[in-house]
Amino acid sequence: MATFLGSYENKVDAKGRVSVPSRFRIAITGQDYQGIVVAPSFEYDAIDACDHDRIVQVAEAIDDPGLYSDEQRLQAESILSRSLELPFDENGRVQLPKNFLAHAGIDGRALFVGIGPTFQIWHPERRADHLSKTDDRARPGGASLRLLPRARGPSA
Amino acid sequence: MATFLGSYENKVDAKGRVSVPSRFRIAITGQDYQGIVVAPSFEYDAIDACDHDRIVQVAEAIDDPGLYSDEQRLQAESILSRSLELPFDENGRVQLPKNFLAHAGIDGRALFVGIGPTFQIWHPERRADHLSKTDDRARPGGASLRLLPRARGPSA
DNA sequence: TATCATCCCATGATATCCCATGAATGCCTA
DNA sequence: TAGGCATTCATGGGATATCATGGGATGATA
Repeated sequence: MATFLGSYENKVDAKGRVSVPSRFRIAITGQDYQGIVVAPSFEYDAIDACDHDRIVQVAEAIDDPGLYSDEQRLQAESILSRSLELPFDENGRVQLPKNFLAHAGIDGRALFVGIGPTFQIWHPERRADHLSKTDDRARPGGASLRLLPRARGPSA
Repeated sequence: MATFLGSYENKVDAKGRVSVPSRFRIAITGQDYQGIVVAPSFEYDAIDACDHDRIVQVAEAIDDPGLYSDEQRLQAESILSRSLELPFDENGRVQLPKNFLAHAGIDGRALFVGIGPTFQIWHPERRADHLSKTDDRARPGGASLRLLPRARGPSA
């Protein structure tokens, strides 16, 4: 699965087209579907996004009776019904639908924020506001690479 | 098998015709039967729908003794008996029968809701009402791409 | 004969494709 | 290491195809 790192600001033109940062596109090369999958975020005025492989997992899980509880299935359905495949054009751009742009308050500029297995698309100023509110929560515990918990340990 | 993502609202004309969203039609291209299969939903005031290949799978599974429990087989038979094949016209529309429209309370506008291997057709406002009731159940666990339940993980 | 489904065509809006350009980046060579 | 060359990127605009939708004509049905 792809890993998305860093933040990049690109322009949104009159047609709703944005270049997906090349670093993000490179993270997706080799996958069957050349494009991304987006969904309006529940928590924020932003757009959630990920690679296609990730959505396929959810779609397949819907048919697996034992895998999900009713609530988990509701969650999966909620994700699928709000998600949208956006293929790259030959220049590596995607077209963001109007209602998605409206949800995130994006107009003219879009900030791509990599958060590992997924990324988000923000209105740059809204992202800054959001950060100013959460910075003090991210910092004190020691948000340094040095102090990261050891992921995927055998203890799980 | 086809995968249906996203929600699209289209108009239903006086003849009961609706355009199936092009994204959904594209998901079906290449299949033998160019059209969809619909059935009134048990749970909701909505129309269940899927591609023809999927219905064929259900039909074949009925004959497979080991595949379904008695209860599952009864359900499969119920689905098949209420299902209806709707071919695309040359513009990608289908004609929804009046009793189906009545069951879903659809009049003038139809909301296509993709949920992976199948999709549903709703009266837009009824869908909104339904969501407002279930969102709080879908949300807490994190119905976001970022917090997807880890499907098919090796840890399971 | 009246109703209804199917077929055919028309149209405006929108998305997609294609090409062009300048900036930025990386690479190679002297 | 500095300069110059070649790519890649992000961005813009125009041409073309597709989509959603409406309406009319034809043919079947009861």
